[in-house]
Amino acid sequence: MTLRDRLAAANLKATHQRMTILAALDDCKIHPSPEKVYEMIKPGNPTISLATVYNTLESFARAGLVNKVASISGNMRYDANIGAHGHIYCHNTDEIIDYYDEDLNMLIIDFFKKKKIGNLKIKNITLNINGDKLDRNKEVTIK
Amino acid sequence: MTLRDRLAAANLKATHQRMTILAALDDCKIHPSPEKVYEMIKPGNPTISLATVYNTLESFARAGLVNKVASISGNMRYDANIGAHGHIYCHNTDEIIDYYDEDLNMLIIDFFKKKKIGNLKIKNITLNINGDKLDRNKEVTIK
DNA sequence: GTGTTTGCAAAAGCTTTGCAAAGTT
DNA sequence: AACTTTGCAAAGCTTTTGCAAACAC
Repeated sequence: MTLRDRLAAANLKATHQRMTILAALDDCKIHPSPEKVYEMIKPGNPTISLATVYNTLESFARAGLVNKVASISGNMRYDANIGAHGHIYCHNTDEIIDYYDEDLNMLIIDFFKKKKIGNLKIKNITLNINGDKLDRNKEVTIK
Repeated sequence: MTLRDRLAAANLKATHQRMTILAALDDCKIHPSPEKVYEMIKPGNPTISLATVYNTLESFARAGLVNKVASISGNMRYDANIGAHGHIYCHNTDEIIDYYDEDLNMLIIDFFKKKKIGNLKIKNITLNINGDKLDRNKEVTIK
């Protein structure tokens, strides 16, 4: 599905800024802040405004095109991956890393087939792992 | 364990402000923001400063006495419950509700006995359920 | 008494808003 | 042509900071 089509499906007009921002988010695996997205696209779009990045990300989130992720570091982060997955928060490096495990996903789905939550329209369920990187220069490994 | 002892154990001097703030958090199940804590204790402590509430909550979180919880609504929230538990975020009411289920807890503990995460010192693992309340005037029910 | 903590006010982030100009369909 | 979106600057939040006075041990 093209950027254009995804915007159309979300009822958003296909402006150059929106396509640039959505493409940047698709490419960016680090759950960037609006400021970070701005830095990423500024070189190729020198006239873009930071406020537009903020507003655009917010409208994407409202439309369900991306997920807004709250972070302990005090700014919002955006995630182009809208499938079911969890996050690893490294507090000492301010990184947010995707965590997906098929078995865990099944476990959670099965669990909530039995336990029902009433009076709530569930958007998503995510497992959050909070911690500190031991060696800041190395990756977090999942095995 | 008394408020005094908990502060001592965290290496924090037992000031009147700290005991008031810790007691308020203990009593408050709604994961209050610093502003909200300030409103709660202000009547009985008219000279307390909002900055002190911010700084105190932050030092409690650093000491592991409470948990800092990031929220989509743009402010931080604090949680006196430091045991393993999850959260239900109602985006339309800005409520954060505790979610604890014995079975789910076991499931998650067992799961992470098998799947290891390397180069990360895990602080806690929480399951977050994001959604909107259907009837804003009624409680979310868990069964 | 020594060192830490508080209150105040000011400053520093992060995010939203108002409005004219530009863009989209 | 009608309506929406953008850029800019200003305003509005939340949170942190500097420093003298007050407090804890």
